[in-house]
Amino acid sequence: MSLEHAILGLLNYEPMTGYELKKMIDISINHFWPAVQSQIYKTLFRMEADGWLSVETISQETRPPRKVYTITVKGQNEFLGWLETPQPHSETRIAWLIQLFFAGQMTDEKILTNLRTLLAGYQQRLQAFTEIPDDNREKMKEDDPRDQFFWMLTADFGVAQTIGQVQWLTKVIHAIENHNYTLPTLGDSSK
Amino acid sequence: MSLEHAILGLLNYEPMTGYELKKMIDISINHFWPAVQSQIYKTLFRMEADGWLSVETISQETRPPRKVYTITVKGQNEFLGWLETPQPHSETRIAWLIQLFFAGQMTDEKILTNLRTLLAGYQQRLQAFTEIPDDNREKMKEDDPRDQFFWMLTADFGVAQTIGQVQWLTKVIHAIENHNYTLPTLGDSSK
DNA sequence: AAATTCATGTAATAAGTTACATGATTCC
DNA sequence: GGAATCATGTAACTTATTACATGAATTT
Repeated sequence: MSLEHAILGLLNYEPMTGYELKKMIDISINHFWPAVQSQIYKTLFRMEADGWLSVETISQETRPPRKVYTITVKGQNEFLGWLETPQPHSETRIAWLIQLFFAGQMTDEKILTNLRTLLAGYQQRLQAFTEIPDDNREKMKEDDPRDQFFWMLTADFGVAQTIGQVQWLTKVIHAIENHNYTLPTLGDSSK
Repeated sequence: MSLEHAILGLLNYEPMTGYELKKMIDISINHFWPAVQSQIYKTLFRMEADGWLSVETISQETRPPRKVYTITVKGQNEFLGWLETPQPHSETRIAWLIQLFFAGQMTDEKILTNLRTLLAGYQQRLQAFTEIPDDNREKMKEDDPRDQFFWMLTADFGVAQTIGQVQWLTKVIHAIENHNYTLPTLGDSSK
């Protein structure tokens, strides 16, 4: 499971609580591996039981005790082993492609409306990518530049992928608008 | 749930058994919504209980009885309603991007090995896309050309996306080979 | 002789989502 | 006064995967 290894990777930088991990995940791997809070807590529990993490519970006066998780040697070995193991091609589930597959049963107007809504969503996503909050950048400055390079690469992948999707949708919308139902030539990457 | 609606869409063409649906899914929506056999049978059971499908069991001498599923009017209404409902942007989980995120902890050699393995996988996928079996094409000829257009569009999306991934990986591999750790400029789509 | 096709299913497990619950503090 | 932050968790549910089971007929 990948969330486990993502958590190991983050805790390998520094010990953290589940709450802090959630925030870290939201600003780091979120766009290619999102995780909700309950999933993180459940996973931490299991990882501790597996001996990949150790916990230190720090009581507080007013708030619930902070449970600070630290990666163990066993966890580090697990992480480094996983890190070097080639992952299979990611299987992507894209619900709107199912709709497009069956779009023959819709009117052009309706298809265009939906595709435009989709395009707007991807364009918004693109903007979100390019607008990385300043305080994130501030935090990163202190970190290892080699690490930073790879962090930026993952963001760059998201940008490149989203640009591709925007371009593809734009092309398809134009084709339908012009009633040009020419079958696309597979493998033709030119817009 | 999208598998349900994909099944409704396929049964809207013609009644089928679970076994036949599995084969149809493998050659149609598989690359953006794969489904294993057990999942299909379970889902069919639920859909029939919900009144979206009706079943006719046809006994056979030597083999288990064929359970032919037919979409009901209720199922058609459900399908058409879903078809027009904009789906949210698809959340993609890409495990190898987690590895890339943490790649700062690996040697360049190891990173390159893994990226090359990944690239080979995507190139193979690309070839699989362009080599659509002839008997699939044969079957399609009888079908509505408007339907065919949208079917080909979904394949074209897969091709376009995979080409993008191949190009991106190639770019990154070259950058690392040349020890060019320049932070990518976000939003720069030129190779 | 071995593998594939046809055709159904079940059981166990894993991974993820949604929603609820608590409760003080601090910021707007 | 209301929202957000800190900080934990549970419960119910959904979706998907892996592996097993049966058994004749046909193809390689």
